[in-house]
Amino acid sequence: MAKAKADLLQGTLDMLILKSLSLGELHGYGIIQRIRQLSDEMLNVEQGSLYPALYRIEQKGWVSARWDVHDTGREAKFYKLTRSGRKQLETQEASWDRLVLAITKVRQATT
Amino acid sequence: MAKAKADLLQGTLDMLILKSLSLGELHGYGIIQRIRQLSDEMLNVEQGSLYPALYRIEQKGWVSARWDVHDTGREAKFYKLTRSGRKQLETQEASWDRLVLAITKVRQATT
DNA sequence: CTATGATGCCTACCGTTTCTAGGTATCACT
DNA sequence: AGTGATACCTAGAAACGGTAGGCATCATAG
Repeated sequence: MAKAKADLLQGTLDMLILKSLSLGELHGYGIIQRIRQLSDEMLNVEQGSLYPALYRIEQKGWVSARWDVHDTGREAKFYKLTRSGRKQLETQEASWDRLVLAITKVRQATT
Repeated sequence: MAKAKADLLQGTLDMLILKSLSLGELHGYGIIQRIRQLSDEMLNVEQGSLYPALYRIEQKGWVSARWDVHDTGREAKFYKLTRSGRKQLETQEASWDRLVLAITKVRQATT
């Protein structure tokens, strides 16, 4: 039993990644940890989901990447939100809110 | 411009269909209308999404189907929630709530 | 009376996304 | 020396929703 980690719904990962990066530059592995941490262990992003997503997001110009060495002396690829990415985050958050609202309405329906 | 109809997130359609049917038996076309109506026109389910979804859902035993004639004299295929479908609806609603909560937590994070 | 739009069903195919499962390398600790 | 965490990546599968088509009936507008 245990393990209540839910799968993501398709379309939510980008928003989560962008949100993570809005708190400051971060490398891939760190994004996974940050999302897990911020969600109180409820969300667990798989590496196989993250890295392709980061690639897509970078292609779209929402983040920029840069190799660097961090405190621990290890190399990692740091991602940073671009201006366009910040806008995209807002857009995606607005869509999310809309969807949650719409679904809430449907669910509130009674006979 | 106009058209603020949002695309669904993958994984939400089943819940919406099951919820619609929890309000009473209904045929496919009617499900689309009910969802649109309940959501204040925010959600628009395409026929090409609905019918395959209904088929899947029926295969899983969550709904049962029956051809019938309704008031207007037209034939239509009426779907009805099964006991298993009602349980599934609860499960999916719980997952949805969990996900919304988790994402809310992530979004509340501040620097 | 004919054309159009709404109602009602269906299928084939496409694109996107996430996951599983694998691979590589470094580092700390046992 | 081995294990687990950190850190990156890819290939392939599976699932799902949308687009775009097709078909038939009915009411209504022109």
